[in-house]
Amino acid sequence: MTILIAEDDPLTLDALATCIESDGFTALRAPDGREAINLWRTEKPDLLCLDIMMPGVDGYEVCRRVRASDREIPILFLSAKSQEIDVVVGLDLGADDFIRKPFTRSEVMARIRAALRRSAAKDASDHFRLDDLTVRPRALLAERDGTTIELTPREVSMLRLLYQHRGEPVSRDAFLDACWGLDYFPDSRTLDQHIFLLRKKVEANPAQPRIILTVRAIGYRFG
Amino acid sequence: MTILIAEDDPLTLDALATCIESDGFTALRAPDGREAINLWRTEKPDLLCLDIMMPGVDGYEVCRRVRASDREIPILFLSAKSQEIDVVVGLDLGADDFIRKPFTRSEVMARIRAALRRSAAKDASDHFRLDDLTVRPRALLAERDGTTIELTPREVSMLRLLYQHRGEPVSRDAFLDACWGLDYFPDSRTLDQHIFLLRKKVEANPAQPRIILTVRAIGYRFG
DNA sequence: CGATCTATGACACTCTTTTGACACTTCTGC
DNA sequence: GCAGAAGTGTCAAAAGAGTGTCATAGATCG
Repeated sequence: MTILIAEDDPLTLDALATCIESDGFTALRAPDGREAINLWRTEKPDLLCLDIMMPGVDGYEVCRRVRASDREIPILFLSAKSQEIDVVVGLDLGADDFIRKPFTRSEVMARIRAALRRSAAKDASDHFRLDDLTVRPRALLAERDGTTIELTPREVSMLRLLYQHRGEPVSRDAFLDACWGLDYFPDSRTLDQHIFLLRKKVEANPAQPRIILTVRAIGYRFG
Repeated sequence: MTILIAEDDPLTLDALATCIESDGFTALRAPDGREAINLWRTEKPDLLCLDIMMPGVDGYEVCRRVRASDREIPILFLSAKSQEIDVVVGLDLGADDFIRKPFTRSEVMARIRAALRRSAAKDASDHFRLDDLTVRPRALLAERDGTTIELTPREVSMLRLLYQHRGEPVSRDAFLDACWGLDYFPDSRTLDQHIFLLRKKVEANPAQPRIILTVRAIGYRFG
């Protein structure tokens, strides 16, 4: 389990990291918001602890950007005792919990564990549903009334992305970023082709998609 | 995030810009009101800091002109300690906050962050209503009693413009500037055609529009 | 290798946007 | 009031952008 901590005060950052590591987790240290986003992209941590007030990109902004492509990862906010946490804004951004400074070691660890437990409970189901299709990421399989469909890792990640953003469109860029990588820029119909093949696999009627809907000029959408 | 600063005193301008840049934002420097308006048009900053007393076009005037086509962008006013800020006038013009000189670095940044946060929170609502029509810009959809209507990006930006200026007419030029671009000059019935098609889509009864009302010799209006 | 997965270019197709023609309405000066 | 001007609504068709589909070639991994 890897936990990312973003905190501009080096002393607090180190204290938190030590605390987390001594409990058997891996700690990623980010001295500012920009670095937090970089580390999140490259290291894929399991949980984020964000200080709200940071120079440059602040905690809210980090949260916003992360949530743009990952709705599941637990995010905790830290705040100095003097500043009131804007819980409304935080919750709006999809925060999972708030920790006020000064905090005790046990309090922090308790909240981190709680958040991980909640997220594990979500993941533990180990499958998600898109319309009448059940996707089992671990097994690289999908099922529809008894019939099983084999999927490739990339196809699973495309379906997962659609599921995580159900109800809103996922841009073509978001697909490429999330399923191919940030440094990949195909110069042809790669994404369309994958959508095409995926539809043939998972749609009951590929000509009238119910799972992968096209949003012209944007990308694709489920639900 | 880009922040425009308009300030006629070069020392203060530079101090502010440095301060903002060292916090990770991009600063645009405008030595007077005219330049501020130009930069706002070309660079589309996320927030404006306007000195009130400036030679030529003053801060109030800049605010007035910007608000004529953008009601959302956060605008902060700066003022010298000797001059009393006319808060009433400022608020009337749609100012978001006032900062009195001399100001500390942390005060300025705190107020800027607060304003940005508020504006982000507004955007996060992610939908707006025009009469009985609910528009969801991100999804490129509108809804009226259960029926969903698909929209193009341009149609969404036209509806958004009408919403932002609800209660007052939006000139044809403002439409072209906001939805097409400042350098676009169609030589035909482009705008009318788009209005025509948009009415067919979003009006319950296109022959008697309730959302897109014509204001002859000016443009169109909602509410 | 050999099977599977992925990438690419060509082409067809659909939807959006622009344009010109014309009808209709409202305004203006007489 | 009336004629002409200016402004807007409507339609059809062309131009442009964005996607879907297919055939095929390359990459990857056991």
